[in-house]
Formats: sequence, C-alpha cells, structure tokens
Amino acid sequence: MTDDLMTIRQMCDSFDVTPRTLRFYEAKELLFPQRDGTRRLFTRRDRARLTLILRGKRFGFSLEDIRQVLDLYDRDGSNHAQAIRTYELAQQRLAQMEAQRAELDEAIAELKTELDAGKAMIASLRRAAE
Amino acid sequence: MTDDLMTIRQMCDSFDVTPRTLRFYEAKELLFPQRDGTRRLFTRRDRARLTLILRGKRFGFSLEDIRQVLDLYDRDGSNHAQAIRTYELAQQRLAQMEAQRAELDEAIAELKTELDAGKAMIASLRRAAE
DNA sequence: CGTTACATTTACGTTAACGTCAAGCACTCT
DNA sequence: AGAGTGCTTGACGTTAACGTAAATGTAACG
Repeated sequence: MTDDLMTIRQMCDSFDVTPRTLRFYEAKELLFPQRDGTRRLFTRRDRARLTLILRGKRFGFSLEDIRQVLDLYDRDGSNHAQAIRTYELAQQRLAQMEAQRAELDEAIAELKTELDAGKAMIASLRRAAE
Repeated sequence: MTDDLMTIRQMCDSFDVTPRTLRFYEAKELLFPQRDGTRRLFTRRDRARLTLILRGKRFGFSLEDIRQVLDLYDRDGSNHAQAIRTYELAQQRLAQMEAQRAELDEAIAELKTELDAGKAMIASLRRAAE
C-alpha cells in the first residue's frame, strides 16, 4: 500500500496513452506525480484520476471540465463555501449527463430503426440479384 | 410542402448556430442548400440533416463521422455494395453508442454516490457552524 | 438615389489536445 | 570510456471546428 508507484512507461502501457499525454496532464494540473530526482513516479491517486480523465474524455468533456469534477473527488472538507460550490457544480454536471443519456437512448432507437430499414433493403436487393 | 425554404438567418435562429457554421457545414458537404442567385436557401432535408449533425456533436462525434452516418439516412438504394458497407458502419456506430451508454450509466451512479457524500459533509459542516 | 441591413467570398486567427522533433541528463552494460 | 536505453524539458507543428475581419454585392426602404 506504500510504494505502488509507477514509471511513466508503466502508466502508458496500463492506460494506453503516450508520455506526452501524461506530461501534458501534469502541466494542466490534472495529475501530480512525485519525483525521483528528475523522473516522474505516478501514485495510486494519479491512476484513479487518470481513469476518470479518460472516461470523461470519452463523453466529450473538455480537460478543463474534467479538472473541475476531479476536484470534487478529492476535496479535503476543510473549506465550507468551496465544498458547496463544488457540490452545485457536480449537480449541474449530473443533470447534463442524464440529459445526454436520454438523448443517447433516443438516438440509439432511431439508428436501430434505420438499421432495420437498411437490412430489409439489402435483403430485397439480394433477391433482385437472383 | 413545396417551398418550405429558409434563409440563413431563419436557420440560425431556429437552430441557434451562426451563419459561419452553416457555410462551414456546406463546405464540408454536410448540407446542400439551394441558391436564389447568390443566397442560400435551406430545404427541409437540410434541416433534418442539421438536427442530426447537432445531435451527433453533442455525443462527441466528429463532423466527418457524422457525415458518414448522414449518408445512411438518405441513400437512394441504387448501390448494393455501398449500402452494405454503410450498413456495417452504422452497426459499429450503434455498438459504440450502446457501450457509451453503459459507461454513462456507471459514471452517473458514481457521481451520485459522490454527491451524497458531499451532501452529508456539507450538512455536518453546517451543524459544526452552530 | 443614398443608406441601411443582410448576404457572400476570401482569408487569416484561435483553441484544445496533443504530436513531433531536438538536445541533453541519468543509469546500465560491456 | 563508449554505447544504448529511457527519461527530461523546451519548442514548434498539427487538426478540427469554427471565429472574425475585410471587401464586395444586393434588396428594400424612405
């Protein structure tokens, strides 16, 4: 539990990202790897954050959006006003995501309809081709 | 049913986009407005396509991805091989979207857990502040 | 007929999220 | 010591999806 530290290469292999990406995320204050002299050592916390970063990206959130949500996951509880603001921000995000899911369901249904039409058409084309 | 044509401004107001965006989509062959002399006139078909474009964007699809799916919606059925390829492409897209929905459900659940924790924390902070 | 109000094309600018060198440390192996 | 490997920090390049500005056109209004 103490030294589960990973080099940049181990991180890249685990998460399928490039070193450039990890350094970029550090520059943007999304990750905070320790240093062994000059080299980066990524902690368990960094890995947890990276998991969330990559998920967020798959939903089209910007890195800046993601950074704000990440701060929700590791607030220390020392600041009252800040906590409330973060809470409200997270609630908005949740609403966005639920709206997105609703739309996604709709789009999937429509696409399925289209697919059935396409299937029928292809079948009829097959028959027409003897 | 014959002349439900819209000017660029009417389009912008209806869909909340800028003229630049509509011209850009035309340049990228996502829309095909008619011309009245020099001016664009957008058809019902253009509006249908724009609706799908904007939805696609909300899911983080690129315009190029969207263009390919759009072609599914108005193929004429004249090309067999092309239709099959398009059909397969749409199926892949559908699989992607369903995977995305599964992830989205998971993320929403996690975020809700975080929110409850935040709520509890805020409540306890309130009590501590008399 | 002047001007006001949009429209058009052309073209350069911008932001996000990295990619891609280049040049130099740090460690290891031989 | 030399060679190789992997890490580091710049710094400039790239792509997508438009923004923005300049110059011009044109339709309608008073």
